[in-house]
Amino acid sequence: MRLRDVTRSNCCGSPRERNQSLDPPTSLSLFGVSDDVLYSYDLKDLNKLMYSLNLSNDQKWILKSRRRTLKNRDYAANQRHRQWEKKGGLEFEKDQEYDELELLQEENDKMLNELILLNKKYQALMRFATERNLSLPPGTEADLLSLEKQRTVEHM
Amino acid sequence: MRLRDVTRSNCCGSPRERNQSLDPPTSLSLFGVSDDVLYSYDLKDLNKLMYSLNLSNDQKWILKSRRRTLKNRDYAANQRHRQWEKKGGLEFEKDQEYDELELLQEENDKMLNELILLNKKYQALMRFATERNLSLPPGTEADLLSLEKQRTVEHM
DNA sequence: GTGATCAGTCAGCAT
DNA sequence: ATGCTGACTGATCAC
Repeated sequence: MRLRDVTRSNCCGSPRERNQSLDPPTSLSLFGVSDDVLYSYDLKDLNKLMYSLNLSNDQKWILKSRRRTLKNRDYAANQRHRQWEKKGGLEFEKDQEYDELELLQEENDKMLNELILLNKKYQALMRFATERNLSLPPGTEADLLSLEKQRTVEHM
Repeated sequence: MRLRDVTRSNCCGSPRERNQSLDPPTSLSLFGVSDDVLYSYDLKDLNKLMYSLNLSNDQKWILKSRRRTLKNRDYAANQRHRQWEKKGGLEFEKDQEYDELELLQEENDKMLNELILLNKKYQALMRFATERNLSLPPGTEADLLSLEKQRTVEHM
């Protein structure tokens, strides 16, 4: 038989009065076993308890169902909480990455400016030297600056 | 009176056979009004229809509830879909920003290397010039390189 | 059996 | 009345 929440079997009769503060479903005590016990007891202990209470199989089955429902309630709550957390986490990381991105972009711009400036000065020196036909030290060839030149052309 | 899904009133009796493909709840026809009509008809038209069918107030009330339930079913589906989309969107944006970040970092490293190289060459020229007591053109002072120096010290 | 997840249902709020 | 959302439930899957 299928059970649609035994504890709320308000069918074929007047609806069970729900708590005014609806959301936390009323805690019950079925056949002398409270929800709290039902939820928290170890399965073995619960079985012992039910045995000691001389419950019928149907009653036991109902309690088991109720136990399952209580657990499910918590699972659902946990899941909702995790989803909420995850969402927040994602948004947080996104913001963080955005900040990082801005910082890096700033640094990038600064470096580009320095590069441009330095290149200018370097070019000035080179021009100065070549105009006077000065022999230059090794490693100071002008054609090593292709990359910078490209960028400076773009940005100036 | 509260109604816990009239259309599933399988209480006090054997459970209603559910479709094998359980999820889409069986479409019903109550008092000669199909779910489809119930869901899609304009309220005015629905009222007309119910009037023309000579339904009792209770029957009307049941149909109204069923209509509400059908709508709610869709609302929930929509909401879940939107949440799913939103989640995907967030993750997508995060990945995108991550890629951007990597690209920028790469560019950053490249520029730093260029700066270091250029600075080296520049310093070589300056040394060369000062060693020979050459007069330099304006704008080529060595002390303008503080920033680069700091970095190059860190990185070399 | 237990935990997680999905779709459906309802209460309650907002429009 | 309608749309939306949080909480709860049962079904179902994975372990």
